[in-house]
Amino acid sequence: MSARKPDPRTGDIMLRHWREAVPNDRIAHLIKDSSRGLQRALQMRLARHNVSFGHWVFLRILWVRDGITQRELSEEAGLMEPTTFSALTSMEKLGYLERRKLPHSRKNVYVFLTPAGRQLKKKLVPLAEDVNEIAVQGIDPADVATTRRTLLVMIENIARDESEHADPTRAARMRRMLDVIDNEPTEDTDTKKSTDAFGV
Amino acid sequence: MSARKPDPRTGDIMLRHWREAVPNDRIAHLIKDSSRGLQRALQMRLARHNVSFGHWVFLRILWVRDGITQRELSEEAGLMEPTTFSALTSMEKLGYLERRKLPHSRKNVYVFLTPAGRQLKKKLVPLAEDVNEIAVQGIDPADVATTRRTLLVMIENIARDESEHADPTRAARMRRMLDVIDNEPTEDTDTKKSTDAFGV
DNA sequence: GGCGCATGATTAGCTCTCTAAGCATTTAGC
DNA sequence: GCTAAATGCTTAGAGAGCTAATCATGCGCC
Repeated sequence: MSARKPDPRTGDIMLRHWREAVPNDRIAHLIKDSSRGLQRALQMRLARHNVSFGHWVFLRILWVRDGITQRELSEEAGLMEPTTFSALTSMEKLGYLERRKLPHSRKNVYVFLTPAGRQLKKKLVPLAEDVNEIAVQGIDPADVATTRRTLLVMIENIARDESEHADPTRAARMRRMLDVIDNEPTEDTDTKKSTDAFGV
Repeated sequence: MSARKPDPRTGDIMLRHWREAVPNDRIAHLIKDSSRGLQRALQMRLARHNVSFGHWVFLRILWVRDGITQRELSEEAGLMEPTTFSALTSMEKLGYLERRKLPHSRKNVYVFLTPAGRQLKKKLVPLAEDVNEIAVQGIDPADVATTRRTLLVMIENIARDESEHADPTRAARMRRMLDVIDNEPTEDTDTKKSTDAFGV
């Protein structure tokens, strides 16, 4: 039900493209396509500085706080440990970070940015700002806010569904994503102001 | 700029979480996270029927129309040909489809669903409907519509950016995505009504 | 103080996606 | 009619993500 009700509210009936009329699906499509688009747009730009999109995710976290374990890094990134592991391995080879064992633990591996890794921030953050700016060009900020709110609820809904479907690992990760989103005050491409606030 | 304007419109100032106040970024985050969430939710369900998420994409297209070439299939899916190729290869092994050369061309390969592949529709489409329904639970349909509209413009913005950045291949794909979105009348999980309309 | 579970790092191997490059066929131009 | 370009399929190889399994260390409990 609920499909293509004529909706006599407004007079622009002809204008009301099916886009707006069709119900639930396609939103998943749109989300996927826009996600891929955004990722590619950033990727293109990062590539010119020899940074892959996968590395970007971890750099962002480390610029805020380094000296943390791989495990913590995984959690903040919302990625599984093997993914983190391989990304860090290649980033270490590129000289962006170092993995060190500290004296008080022979188990944990702590990740530190090198000066090179730290300096990337100045070059890379503006690229992400560009992409975000381009993406929302010409869109009413209120609509962007609505979109943000909607997506957040969708993530919550999906996380709840995952818990109910009894898959503790997945549900936990999903919940972690939400936590991170909630607790990230201003970590990356927010405003110039907040970027400065990190002590770039 | 445009960050955290107080916006005295409403009285719920305290309630206006930073979520709504922060500007451009994080939307990319949210989109990525929700995309992964939606994908995983569907994946979980498809897996129980031995169908991977990658196959779903092509099945959806073929349920509407089969007997098309790999090339056309790639375009409709918005994926590169090698991606299509490998997906089709494994789907053929699973017995969901057949690749046939027709007499009038020794170059083109035409893809046809087998009865098995066609029957999956009845089982799988409801799964996608479930996921979409769960995802938008409790959200004002108007907000979902706004989100859809916003994402569409974002995709357009990114596509335009890609053309400007002189990468014809990428930009072309992005534009194709939009075309497909525009021209897909009722291909999958729309309403029960439209599902029936495909002659399931 | 030692046994065993918990936790962090790693390895192996899978999927999905991409780019780049190859080969085969069809079409177009001279 | 024959060569050259365009088109379609395929192969090869990479990256980013995942799960499952393994190994080492740390910690709790008896």
